[in-house]
Amino acid sequence: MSQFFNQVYGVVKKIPFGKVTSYGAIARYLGHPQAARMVGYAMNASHDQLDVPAHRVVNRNGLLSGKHHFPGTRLMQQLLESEGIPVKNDQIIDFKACFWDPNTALPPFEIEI
DNA sequence: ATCTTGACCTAAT
DNA sequence: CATTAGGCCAAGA
Repeated sequence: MSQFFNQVYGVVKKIPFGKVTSYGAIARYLGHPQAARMVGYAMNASHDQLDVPAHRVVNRNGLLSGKHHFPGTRLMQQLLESEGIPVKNDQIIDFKACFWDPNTALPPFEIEI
């Protein structure tokens, strides 16, 4: 059942408060370095999964590429700013400072021991 | 059933 | 530098 999606959700759920990561980083962490697009698609389907903080996932430039998929027009930005992440022009200002890379922050991905 | 599109990324030109 | 091309695979038309 789209195990990949669940793995994505699992990683996203582990993003610490006040941190963000990128689609590609997640894809790479899961062993699919070129499936970044699927990560985005997984987010699109993440409306079912309530514990998935999709607002903490942005593209590799720190741009809020998915903000239009949130209800309202400012929600994603507000959520990030409420976590202490300044955003301007749909872009995270100090992106590298807030960036959280699962590849280095988490132990190597294991298929559900 | 096929064709198109999409919250992307990397590498090659 | 900028631009293009390829890859990923799931839904909607």
